Amino acid sequence: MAEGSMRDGLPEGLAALAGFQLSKCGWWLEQRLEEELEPLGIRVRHFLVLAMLSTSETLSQQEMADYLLLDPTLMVGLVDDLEARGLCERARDPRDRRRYRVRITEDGRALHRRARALADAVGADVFGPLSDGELSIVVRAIGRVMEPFWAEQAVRPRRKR
Amino acid sequence: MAEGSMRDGLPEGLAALAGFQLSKCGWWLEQRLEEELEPLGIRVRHFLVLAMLSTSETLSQQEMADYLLLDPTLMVGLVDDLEARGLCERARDPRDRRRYRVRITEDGRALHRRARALADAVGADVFGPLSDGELSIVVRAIGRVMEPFWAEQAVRPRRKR
DNA sequence: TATTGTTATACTCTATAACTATA
DNA sequence: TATAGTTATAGAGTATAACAATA
Repeated sequence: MAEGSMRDGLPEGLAALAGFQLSKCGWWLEQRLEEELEPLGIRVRHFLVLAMLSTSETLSQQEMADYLLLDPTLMVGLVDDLEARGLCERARDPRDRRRYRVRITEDGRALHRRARALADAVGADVFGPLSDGELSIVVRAIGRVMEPFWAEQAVRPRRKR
Repeated sequence: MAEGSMRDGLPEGLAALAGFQLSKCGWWLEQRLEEELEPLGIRVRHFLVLAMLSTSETLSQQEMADYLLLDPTLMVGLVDDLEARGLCERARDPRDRRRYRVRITEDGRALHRRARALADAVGADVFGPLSDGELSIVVRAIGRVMEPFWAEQAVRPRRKR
């Protein structure tokens, strides 16, 4: 085995890039959750849809696609999946019959609670090295950092992904 | 226009998911940098390769693929791109002639400096809402959180991406 | 004329398999 | 027999374009 092939840390040039670390951290969280959700038969994006629906009376597919920064055409199959398992329901909006009013079902709420518990567990694991105080600062900081992003998304509805 | 279509914030169920916010934050940083680097004719991954090479004498393509969590086959084209522009050089490792010793050139260093300045500018912009103290805490916290991740990557060389 | 949702299709990106040359 | 690098190809994932229904 060639010497120097043992990985004992990132090259300084990479480790110093905060953006790189943060990007990979987000990716790691997502991958970990993806694995945890597999036994539930859903993917992270299904969970995110359920999370949205769990705190909204109803949402249109377009709205959900906007929030998740997903192409609206992907939303079709996503809601199809959930509806086929009885986790949400589509009903035409009587005030604008082009839209659906997508609503979560009781089964959907139950599955969302289980998925949320898994997401919390992943978070607790990944952020385990941090003290409560640090974690709280990080979470609030990220939330504040992202405010302009969400605001900008609102102004330009059709952005590249 | 239907009422309620103006986006004035994320649904509570999404906003409360720290992992979602952090994931999107990483994605945002990457996209922003991708746009900034376009005039330089490179993508984020080229920049990351240059960043690695800038603090290492030489690296093999395999090593770089491991660090970046990219499939080794993708590294071929990446190094091809950089070499074609004279930003790095390939030389066979005399101690193991299967490997390349990839080394950054002076032109490569110059381009890396420019790209690094753009990356710093994106970071300053995105993290602008944070105080210096908060930013410092966040950066160090993420670094600590990622330590086990990089360690795990070292133990299991061939992971799913 | 514009928008929601839908389908089919094209495109991009990544991983897989097979190969070479070295070890 | 295993590994670094390469190539070609298949597969997954995504966006694009065209359509129907409604506004």
